[in-house]
Amino acid sequence: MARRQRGHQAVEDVGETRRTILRAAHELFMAHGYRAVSTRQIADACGLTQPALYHHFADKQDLYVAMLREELDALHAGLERIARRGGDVGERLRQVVRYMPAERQDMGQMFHDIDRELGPEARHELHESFHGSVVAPIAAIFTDGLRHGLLRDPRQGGADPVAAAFLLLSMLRHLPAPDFGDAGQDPVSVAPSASATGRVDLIVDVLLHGLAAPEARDDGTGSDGGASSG
Amino acid sequence: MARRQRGHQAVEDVGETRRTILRAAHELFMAHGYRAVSTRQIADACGLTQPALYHHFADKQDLYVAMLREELDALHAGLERIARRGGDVGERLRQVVRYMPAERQDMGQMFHDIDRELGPEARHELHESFHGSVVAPIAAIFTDGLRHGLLRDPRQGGADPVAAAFLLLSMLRHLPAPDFGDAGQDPVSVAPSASATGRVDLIVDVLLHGLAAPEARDDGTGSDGGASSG
DNA sequence: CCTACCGATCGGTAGG
DNA sequence: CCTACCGATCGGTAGG
Repeated sequence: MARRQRGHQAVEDVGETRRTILRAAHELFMAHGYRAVSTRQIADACGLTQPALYHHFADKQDLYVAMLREELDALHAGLERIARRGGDVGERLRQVVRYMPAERQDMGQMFHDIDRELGPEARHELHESFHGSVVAPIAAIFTDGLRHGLLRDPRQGGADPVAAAFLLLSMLRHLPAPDFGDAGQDPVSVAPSASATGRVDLIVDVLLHGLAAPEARDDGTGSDGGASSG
Repeated sequence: MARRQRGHQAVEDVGETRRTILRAAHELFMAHGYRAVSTRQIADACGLTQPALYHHFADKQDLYVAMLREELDALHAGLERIARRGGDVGERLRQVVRYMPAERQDMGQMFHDIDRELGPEARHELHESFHGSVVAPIAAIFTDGLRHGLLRDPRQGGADPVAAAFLLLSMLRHLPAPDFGDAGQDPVSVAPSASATGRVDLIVDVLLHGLAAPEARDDGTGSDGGASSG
């Protein structure tokens, strides 16, 4: 910061500029998607001209992949910390739900970009990275629960840990507002209140215990074949 | 079809062309998203030039909204039919899961386009239409289950019908392949086999009964406050 | 890291 | 429903 010495300035700032670009790219790409964000927008957000980006990254995709790589590494660290915590499985799952980026930086959009906007090599790398950094730590929590007999066995109607992790992740997706009723022309109303803590508890509670009433277990709600029909 | 009379030809074909355009728009927009599909691609798929589209629709957004309106109307009809069927709640939910477009025509992408690519009036209209056509019929099934005492009461830890419908819908989202392991560079591997019927049963079974073992109900899996910690 | 600029493609219009 | 064309914007390059 204070070190503004002539000879070292360039070599220091190059790393700092790179981080600035990555930060701006993270904010814009996660908020609006790969295609909707132009390289000029990213450059503007950094106080640079657009061609300057190409000194730090080969092209737009290279910048996107570098940004996502860092994001996935950060997620990996946080999720591993939670998974390794031990103890209450439900509480760890709630911490996962709280930890995952949900509000603005749309995970669904991230998958869209990975699968539809990038080349095959980048897609493959990010798939693998997503699995190792996000899916695996969450699956480890479910494996833990299975080992302690807290979860249903996969061979008896339960879900295997990886499938369970995918189910949890899919439940984090925000869908359009349930309750805009007659409020009129509010611009970006997406699940307005729905008290964040209530949402966390709801997701994990349904994932673990389901919506069915306990006494209705072998009833017409049918978890097997489905014999009774209207 | 056989009626190729001079005077009526134009007035007949105008409706047919419109339907052709809507069909091509549906396929392309749902597969690749609003922004990734150009008006020229749509015109090409119909054997038209791009400016010809503007005879049938005011602009690109108008075409997209018209297409989604028809899609939501079709979903409404199908879901209402299932919801009204009566009888086994689990079986009706499985039929919903089977009925909803899941594989290619990404629902998550649809929400992205509605929320981020369209103007506020179009967004508002489609939000309302989605709620009435998709959310409401599914919520009606849950209301039915509540009335018959098959589901937990919302005031006692259960989810209200609309929230339950949103949870079901979010679980339909496909996430990147769980199991590409060391298969290498397969291009679009998204949940390769995972036997479609197995996926349907898994989603509804978890939504109704959860992942927890029945005997572990009041155990450390914690559905309330979470007293026991590691 | 800048200025200047490229070819391609976009949504949309003019005019018939 | 076509040809011809518009201004804007895109990702990326040249050259310093």
